[in-house]
Amino acid sequence: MSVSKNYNPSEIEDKWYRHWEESGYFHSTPDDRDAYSIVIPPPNVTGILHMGHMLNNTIQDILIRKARLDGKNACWVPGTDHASIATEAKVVRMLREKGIKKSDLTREEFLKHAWEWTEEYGGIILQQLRKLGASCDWERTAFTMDEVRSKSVIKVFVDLFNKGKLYRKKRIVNWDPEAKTVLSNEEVLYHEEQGHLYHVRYDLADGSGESVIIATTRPETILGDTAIAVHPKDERYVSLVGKRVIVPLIRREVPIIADEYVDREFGTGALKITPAHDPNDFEIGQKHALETIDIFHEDATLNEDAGMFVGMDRFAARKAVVEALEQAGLLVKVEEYTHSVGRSERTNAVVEPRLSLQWYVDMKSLAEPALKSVMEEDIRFVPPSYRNTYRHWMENIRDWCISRQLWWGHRIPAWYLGEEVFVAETAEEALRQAKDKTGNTSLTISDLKQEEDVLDTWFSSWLWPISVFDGFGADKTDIQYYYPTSVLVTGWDIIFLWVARMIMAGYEWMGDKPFQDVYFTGMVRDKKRRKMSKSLGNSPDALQLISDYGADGVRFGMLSCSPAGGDLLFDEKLPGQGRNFCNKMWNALKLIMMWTPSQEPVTEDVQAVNSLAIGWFESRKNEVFLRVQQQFEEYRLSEALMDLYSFIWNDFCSWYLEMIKPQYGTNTVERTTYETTIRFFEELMTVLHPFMPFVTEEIWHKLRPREAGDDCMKSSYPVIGSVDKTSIERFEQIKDIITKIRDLRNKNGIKQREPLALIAELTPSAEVLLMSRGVKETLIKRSALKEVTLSEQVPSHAIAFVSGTEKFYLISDQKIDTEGEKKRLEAELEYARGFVRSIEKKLSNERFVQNAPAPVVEKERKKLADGQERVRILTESIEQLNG
RNA sequence: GGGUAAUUAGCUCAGUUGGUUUAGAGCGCUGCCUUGACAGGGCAGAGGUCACAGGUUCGAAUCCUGUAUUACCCA
Repeated sequence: MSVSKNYNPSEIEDKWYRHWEESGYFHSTPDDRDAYSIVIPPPNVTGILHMGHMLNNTIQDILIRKARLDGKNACWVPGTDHASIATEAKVVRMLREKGIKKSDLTREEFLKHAWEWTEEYGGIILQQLRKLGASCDWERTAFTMDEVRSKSVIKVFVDLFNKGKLYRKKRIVNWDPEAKTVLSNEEVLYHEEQGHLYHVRYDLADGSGESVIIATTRPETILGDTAIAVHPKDERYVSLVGKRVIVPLIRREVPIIADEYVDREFGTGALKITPAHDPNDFEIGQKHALETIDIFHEDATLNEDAGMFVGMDRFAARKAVVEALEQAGLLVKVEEYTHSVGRSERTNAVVEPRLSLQWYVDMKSLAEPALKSVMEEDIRFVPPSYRNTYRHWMENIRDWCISRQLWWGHRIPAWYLGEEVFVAETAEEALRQAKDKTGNTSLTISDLKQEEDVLDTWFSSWLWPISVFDGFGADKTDIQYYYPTSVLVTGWDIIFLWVARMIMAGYEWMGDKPFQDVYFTGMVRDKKRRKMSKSLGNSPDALQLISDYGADGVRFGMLSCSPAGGDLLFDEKLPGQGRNFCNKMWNALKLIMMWTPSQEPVTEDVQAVNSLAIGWFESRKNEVFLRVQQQFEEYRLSEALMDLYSFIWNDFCSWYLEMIKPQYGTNTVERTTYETTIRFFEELMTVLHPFMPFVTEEIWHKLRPREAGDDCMKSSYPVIGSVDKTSIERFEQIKDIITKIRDLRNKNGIKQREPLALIAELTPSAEVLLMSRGVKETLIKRSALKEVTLSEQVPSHAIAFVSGTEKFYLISDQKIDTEGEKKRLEAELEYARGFVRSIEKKLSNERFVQNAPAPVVEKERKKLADGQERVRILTESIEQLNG
C-alpha cells in the first residue's frame, strides 16, 4: 500500500461520505436499543451554509456520532424552514429584477413563483452539510411547509382556538412598511442611530399668545397629534392643563392633558401625543379617550387623514413638515440626537408602530409548565446561566402575535361569514360550523371568506421536535420512540423565538419536554470580535474553507476554542491547526506502515523499553479516555477535543512512538508491540472519530485489512480499563529527566546526539527508580546516553541537576561553562528556597495544622520534605562547583 | 432604567463543591535542529503579584461586599 507524503482530504472525504451514506449508516428506525435523537435547527430553505451553521452542525454531528459509537440508536433529523418573511422578501426582490411587481400578481401566481424558487434553491444547504460530514438521517428530511408539517400547524391552530387560547385584537404592532406585514418584537432589531430632535412650538388656542414647546424625533407624526401631555406635578405647565393648543400646520385644536408617564427631564417636559403611531401614546390615548388618527398607508406613505403631503413617503414627509414648520416660524431649534431605531430583521426597513387587527396566542398558561421544567432542571441548559435569562422572559411573557400579512406560509384556517369567524381544519368543516351556527343550510363554501393572513414562521418551528416524527399523525411509532429528543443544539439568540416556544409546545401537546438538554452555542465572530456578516465582508466562505483545509480541519477549527455559550473568535489559523493535526496523524500512520512485525526474539533492552512504553501508554490512555467520557457528559466538547489533540500529538507521537521506534537502519518491530500499537492507534481513531470523522475513517482502514462493514464509524467505543497511577507518575519523572538532559545539552552547547554518561546519586529511591524495568534503557534510548549508573562518588567535571528529589550528574568531556552552571543552579536554589519558605509558613501556623484535614497537612509535610531535599542538593552542587 | 455574565500569559481561553509542589492549554514569541514518519515538523525556553479595594477562612484565581471596565439581554 502506498501512502501519499501529506494527508490529502479532498480525495478522501467524498469517498467515505458516499460509503457511509450508501451503507445506510445514517438511517435510523425504532428498535430495542436506547434512542438518541436530535432535530436540526432547520436552516432557511433558500439559505447557504455559513460559519454559524458549521459550528452548530459540527457539534450536533459530534454528539450523534458519539452516541452511535456508544451503541445507541442515533437519529439526527434534518430539514429546512420555509422562513416566511425572509423567503418572501427574496422572491419579491427576484421578481422585481425580472420586472414583475408583487402587487400585479394574484396570491396563486405569487406562490407558484415562490415554490419554483424554493425548488431551485431549496436544499442547497443540505448538500453543503454533507460536505461537512453531517451524518443526518436524510430519509427523514422534513420541511416546515411540507404536507405532514402543514397538517400539524393547522391542527395546532384549531386546537388552540378551541381551547380559547387564540384571539384577535387591535393593538399597536411593529409594522414593516416594506414587506407590509406585522413583525413580532423578536423580529425587530434596535440600534443606536444618529437623528435629530426637533423643538416645535404649539400655540394656545385661546389666543393668549402663550405656547408650549415640545421635542420630537418624528415631526411628520404631528399630523396625527391629538393631544399634548405634561407631567401633573410639573410646575412649568400646571396652569396650562385643560387648555387647548393648535397643532401646527393642520391647525387642529387638541387638549393639554396631564399624565404621570411624561418624563419631566426629557426635552422640554411636554410631549406630543400621537396615539396611532406610538405604543405609549396609544396607552395614554386609551386612558384619556383621545381620538386616534392613523396618517399612514400600509407602505408608510401619508394617507388622506394626514391632511397634507398625501402620498408622500414618511421620510420625505419629515423633511417637508420641517420646512413648513420653519416657514411658519414654529420650529424653535434642531438638535443632533442619537436614539434607538428599530429595523426589520429581514428587510431592514425602519419599523413603524401601527394600529392593526391581528391574531394572538394567549401565552400565560403555556408558559407555566415550560418555566417550571427549566427551573427544576428537568430540562438542562448548557451553560446553566441561560436559565436566568429564560426565567426573566417567561415570567414577563407577552401574548404572541402570530398573523403575518404575507402569502408565503401557512394560511390561517379561519373563515369569515360577516362578523362571525369559524376556525377549522378544512373549509368544509368551517362551512358545517357556519350552517350550525346560523341555521342557514343553503350556505356554500363561496359564502365564506378565508383569512388572507399566514402564520408566523415560528408557529411551525415551535412544533418541530413533534412534527418531524409526525407526532400529530395517526402512526405514533416514531414519536413514541424518539420523543423527547436527547439534546437541542442552537444559538442563544433564538432562546425566546424558538427554544422557549418549543418547550411550551412540548408540554401542551405531548405532555412532556421536547428535549432533555439544550446546548447553546456562541456566535461566530471574527478575531476583532465583530459579528460575521455579509456587509462587513468578514465572513469566510464556508465551502472554500472546507476545500482549503478539509472538513476535519474546519471541524477542528470550529470546535477547538468554542465553549458552550461562548463566542468563537474565528481565525484561519484554527482550521490550519486542524489540517496540521490530520497531517501529523497521517505521518504517524506512515511511520507504522514502514515497520514489519517480527517473530524474531529482540534484545532484552528493546523489550524492556517496549514493555515500559506499553504499560505507561495503556494507563495514560485510560486516564484520558475517562476524562473525555466525563467531558462528553458535561458537554465540554472543546476540552475533550483539545485533550485528545494533545494526547495524540504529545503522548502517542512524541513519546510512545519514539520509544518503540526501531533503531535507525532497521524497520522490524517485535510482533506483540506492533499489534498493541495498531490497537492503540485504532482506539484513538474511534475516540477521535466524532470530531474528525474522515481522517479517522481513512486511517482506520489503512491500519489493517478490513472486512466489509468494519468501519470506524460503526466501531465500538473502547472499554476503559484501569489507571495505574504509579506507572504514570514514574513515566512523568522519566520525561522530566530526559527533558532536563536535553535542556542542559542546549545550555552547554553539547550536541543532542553526542553520547554522554549519566550518574545518579545512590539513594534508596534512586535505586527503586533506576532498577524498574525499562527505565535505564529508556533514558539511554531517548537521551543518547552511553550508560546510566548509580554511585555514591561525586564525579568531577560533571553537570549536576535535580529531578524530583534525585540528584544526577551528566558527564561530558567538553569544557563546562562553570559560571553559567552556577547561575542556573543559584536561580533554581532561590526558587526552591522560596517554595520551602511558603510551606514552612503554612505549617508553622498552628491553626492550619489543627484545622486542615489530615491528608492536606500530610501533603504539605511531604512537599516541605521534598523541597528541603532539593535545597540541600542544590546547595551541595553549588559548593562542588566552587570547588 | 432593570437584569445577566465576564475581567487569569502578547492574543483566545481552561481552571470542576476553597487545598494537584509558587496557576494550565492553544496560538504567538525566542534559541537550537534539516538527507532518519512529519518544516503543515523536532527539541528546549521565556512570559502571569489571577482588574482593583476590603472581608470570610488555618488556607482564596475560586466564597462575600464594594469599585472600575466590558459585553450581552430586556424595557
